[in-house]
Amino acid sequence: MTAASSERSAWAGHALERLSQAGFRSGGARRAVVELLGRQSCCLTAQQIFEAVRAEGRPVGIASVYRVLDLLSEQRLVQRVDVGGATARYELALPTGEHHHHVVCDDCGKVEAFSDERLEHAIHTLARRVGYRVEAHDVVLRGACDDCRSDG
Amino acid sequence: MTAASSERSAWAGHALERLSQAGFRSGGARRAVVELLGRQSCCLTAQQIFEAVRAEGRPVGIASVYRVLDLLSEQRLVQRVDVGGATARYELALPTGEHHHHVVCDDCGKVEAFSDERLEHAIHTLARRVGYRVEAHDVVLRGACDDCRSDG
DNA sequence: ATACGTGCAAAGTATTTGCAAACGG
DNA sequence: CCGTTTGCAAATACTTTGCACGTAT
Repeated sequence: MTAASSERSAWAGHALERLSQAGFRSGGARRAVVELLGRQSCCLTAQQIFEAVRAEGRPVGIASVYRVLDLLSEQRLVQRVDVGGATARYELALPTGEHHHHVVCDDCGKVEAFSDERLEHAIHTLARRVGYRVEAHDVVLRGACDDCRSDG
Repeated sequence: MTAASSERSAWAGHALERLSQAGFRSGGARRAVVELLGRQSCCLTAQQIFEAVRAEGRPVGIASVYRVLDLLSEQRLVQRVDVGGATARYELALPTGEHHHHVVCDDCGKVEAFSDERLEHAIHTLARRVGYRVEAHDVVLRGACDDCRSDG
């Protein structure tokens, strides 16, 4: 098991505990979504989460998925990611602050993750000179992936 | 007049000429949107463009605004920017490639621009090692702006 | 002339909200 | 118990599409 995947397995428990400490109860939908998220290594859409949870036999409503994602975002337990297009994606915010960014294929829509130390450093430095208290950042690269380049 | 604003004043003419060369005609709505865009220094939503053009007394339809923006995006004359939320924003793609990124206030929704040489350099370098032919990139910082920090 | 551009209204998506019933603590 | 959470359906927000008409070339 890699360090990153053990972080992720810990996440679901951590998240449920934090919610509970903050006074939120844990009904079936909320637990199911949190547990599903805890098994992911990259971002999912609300629809994908909805389908995955239903596929496990838990008949949640799409509205509950959105409500759980909202709550988790507010609590900074997940990060909302916009890679373009109308559909938002959501992924774990690990307690360590470890994170990655995304590269999107303009052609087939595939989304992959990458991370880069120099990029993080540049962002961290420049965040100090904009007049904001910067609490999060997103970087999205767009282009053609290997597969689509050889096809087209 | 700064170098950047003279780039922008040139943009509308450049864009109309390129469209015309590509075989597109220039009706009233298209010209009105292009001219409005040419006067901007940062991103606008489709709704803002619609209202601004109508405010000038040109009764365009919102659908035409979207169609023009689509066309301009395809021709890489504007860049679509997603700063989160459901609403897309659009801004000039200058022929020089000169560009900036955005910082968004999570509280009041205000969007401002910044640019950073070191960030561009880091992105340019790392773009070479992901398996994509990277053609564009976006960076969004999120946080609380000065005003909202003093209020709340 | 004739194909392209435009406005309006209707249709589509993604997401949010109202509400009554189920449920956790 | 009592207020939170949930699923459903209806509402909303943004964007796209169908169509008849206007217009640039």
